[in-house]
Amino acid sequence: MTAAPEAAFDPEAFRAALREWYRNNHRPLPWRAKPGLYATVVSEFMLQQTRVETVLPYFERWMRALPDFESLAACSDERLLKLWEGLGYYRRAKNLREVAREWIRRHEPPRTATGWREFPGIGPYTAAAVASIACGDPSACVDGNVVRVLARLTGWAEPLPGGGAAAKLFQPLADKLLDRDDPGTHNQAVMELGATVCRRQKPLCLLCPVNRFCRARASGTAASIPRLPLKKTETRLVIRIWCRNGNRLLLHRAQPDAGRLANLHELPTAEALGLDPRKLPETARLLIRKKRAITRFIITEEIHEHPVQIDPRSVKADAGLVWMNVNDLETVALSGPHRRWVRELLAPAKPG
DNA sequence: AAATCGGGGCT
DNA sequence: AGCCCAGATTT
Repeated sequence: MTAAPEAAFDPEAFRAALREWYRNNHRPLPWRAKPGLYATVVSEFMLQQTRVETVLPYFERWMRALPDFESLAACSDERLLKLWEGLGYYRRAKNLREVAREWIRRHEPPRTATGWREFPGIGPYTAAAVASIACGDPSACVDGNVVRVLARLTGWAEPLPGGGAAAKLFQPLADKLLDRDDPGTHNQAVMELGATVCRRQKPLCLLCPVNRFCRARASGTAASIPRLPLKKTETRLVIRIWCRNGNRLLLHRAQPDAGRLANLHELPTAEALGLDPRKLPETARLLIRKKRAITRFIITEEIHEHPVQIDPRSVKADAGLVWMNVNDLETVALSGPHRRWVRELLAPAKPG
């Protein structure tokens, strides 16, 4: 049993230095420009396990299309998914809409982290973030950035537990350091520090406004803290079929209750078409081979042209297989990689 | 505690 | 190829 991480410095001195640095150095992010409850909730959902740079264009487009809780609550499945297309973790979009509906349903929306915690898709981090930023609730949020910053500040050289255990470990310290006069700004400042200065690789300790409080900085161990549990990777090969009949393209749509990619379209796997992926006919020409990483899987996907013409009427829609008009492809949601590959395969060959 | 959910960017 | 990212939920 190891002692809990503790700060060997004056919390108010830390807060003041961090506050001043943030005031002068924070990035002008769109959800900070015109802060409000709705913008805060939307941005925090998009930012779950997703980088700021990735979220930026999605956020701006989303706010133009669905500017408030009311328009989001009334949004159709199709439009919802289309706006989220390529962002990943698609359950977030449905949860976000459910938050909007619940927010409207309630007579008095919550103003504390504990209250927000009851909404779907809102865990410990997002509850604290929304409540502190939009409602001024004094709750400290602990995300990956905060864990890294606090681990280095305290010189936490031991391996960290996985999952939410690391956040739980540092929650008491985060609570102690929180600026209760402006918790939203303080929370964003710690995360901003982690994202831009106290980075995972190549931390910029020389530029850090709180380096005088940092044990890792003092011992020169910042780059090797925190120690995170290793993740095992696994490689896979997936054979997919390019099946085009005139201006129709065969796609597979995941079931609405599917665990992943619910309602999203992808190119069908060989199995989905009743083909043995190891025994494709010689005439099944390999069109492209792509590699992608999904969580712990490294997946090689091969797209083969189907050897024979398939009668559109012979494929049942209830199996999730759908014939899409290639001119209507932009109206449906595909997974990010498949969106790109389909465009690539439909593009006319380059001249020369 | 571990697995799962997607994807992109960087080393 | 590995690692991480403004995590949450299920098993």
